[in-house]
Amino acid sequence: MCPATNPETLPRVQSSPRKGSQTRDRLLDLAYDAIIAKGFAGTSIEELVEAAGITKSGFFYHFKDKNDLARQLLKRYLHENEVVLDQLEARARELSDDPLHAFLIFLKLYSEMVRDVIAQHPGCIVSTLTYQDRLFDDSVVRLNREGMLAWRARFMRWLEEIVVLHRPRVDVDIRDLADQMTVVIDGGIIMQRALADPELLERQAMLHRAMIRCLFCDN
Amino acid sequence: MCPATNPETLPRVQSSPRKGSQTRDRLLDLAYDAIIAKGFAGTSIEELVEAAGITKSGFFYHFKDKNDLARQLLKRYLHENEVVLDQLEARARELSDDPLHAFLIFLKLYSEMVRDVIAQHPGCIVSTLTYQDRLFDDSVVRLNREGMLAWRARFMRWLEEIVVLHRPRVDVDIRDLADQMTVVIDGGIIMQRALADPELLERQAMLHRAMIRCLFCDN
DNA sequence: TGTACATCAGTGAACGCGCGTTCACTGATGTAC
DNA sequence: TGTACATCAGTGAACGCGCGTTCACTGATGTAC
Repeated sequence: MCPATNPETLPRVQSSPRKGSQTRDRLLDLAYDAIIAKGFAGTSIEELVEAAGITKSGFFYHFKDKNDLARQLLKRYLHENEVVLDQLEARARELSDDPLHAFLIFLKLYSEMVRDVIAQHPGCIVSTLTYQDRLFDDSVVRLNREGMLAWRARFMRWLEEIVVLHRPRVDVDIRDLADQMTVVIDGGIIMQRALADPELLERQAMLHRAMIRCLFCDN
Repeated sequence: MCPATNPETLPRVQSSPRKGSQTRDRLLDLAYDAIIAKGFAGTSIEELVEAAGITKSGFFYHFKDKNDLARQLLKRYLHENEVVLDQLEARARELSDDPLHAFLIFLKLYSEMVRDVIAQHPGCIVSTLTYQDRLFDDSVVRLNREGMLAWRARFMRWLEEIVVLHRPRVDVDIRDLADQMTVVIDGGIIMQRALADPELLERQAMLHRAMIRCLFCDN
């Protein structure tokens, strides 16, 4: 799970170049950072529109209500994240035909990307929203679950290719191993932030990679 | 990091048997669950005192302000958790003289306890507060960090004993390995909750244990 | 090319409610002599 | 054992502010004929 994109360095997935959708995206950007810093209930519509330079009623042109803000935020994030992961996976697969080695390359690329994104936005909306799910309606909770399941599916597919060619040193469940990727990133983000240690997350990601290698590699 | 105690099954660390401190503990219990469900800003003093059966001014007899609630909540949690971990560590050490095997026993005991506690309180205040740290003053943020560092210190000490006797199969940093424990629990809690899968966390904890065994065991 | 209409992207004022906090007070229990 | 005082664990009323939401409106841009 976690960092979608760095909006400055990665091209935004654009819906339409209308004026209004620029404002909407700006509101979502502001909401992202505020919610990660203070939680959903701790973030007011007032502060968002002030920072965006519009009035409160302008907000309600773009979002049905505050819940809709969470829904749209999550939707945009999940979509962008999928795109980014597709790109990283494609690059990794190019660099090796062996699925295990491609996966190890991917883990390295991913850990570098996560490091950069988290440096700017120290959190993950999926985690934040999960930790406040009683505030949201079903559609948000369902989106959240689907996002998590997409991660699981991606890594499970890959790991299944790997185990065909490489026997794991000990018996592990492939689904659990796939989930561990998400778990390590989400947990790493929390610990990095609590300790204010900007390197912790990348170190955890690389440790996880070392464990995967230890599990599968023959030497 | 994470689950302190199940108040029903584990003896409460009691400060004084006064009437007021019972009310205070009850408020903290209610706050714990509410904050984990809806976040700190999403939890109102009003709902807590209503559930506790006192008036709002009664709350301010026990807590200087809302920030003080977070501080006291965190303090109580960290203390209780330390006590519980001490007990589990002692039991595990009794069952084996080898620090590695004791550690593996501990991981099993811990994963069972975490499973039970999280089933009742599906979250960890340290994680929640970390994810909303802009809402709190320095004393809370510092407490949070000290809690995380206590975990790190405990597991590092133990792992250092282990590496004296058992050579790890691959090169890993002991501090990172110690942190991974916390990372897996905190991340596992999030994913378990997002997927509404009551077994995920325990499976992740046991997978982590399997990886540790794979790293150190000779066979 | 001009006109009529529709949609877009908002504005401005007002709403009522709930929030955290304060303050003067009170009745029950504990302690000193 | 009785009295005086202190502390404990609250109550009740009031406060002002900020919150999410609604509603009638408007000027700029786009589209059809």
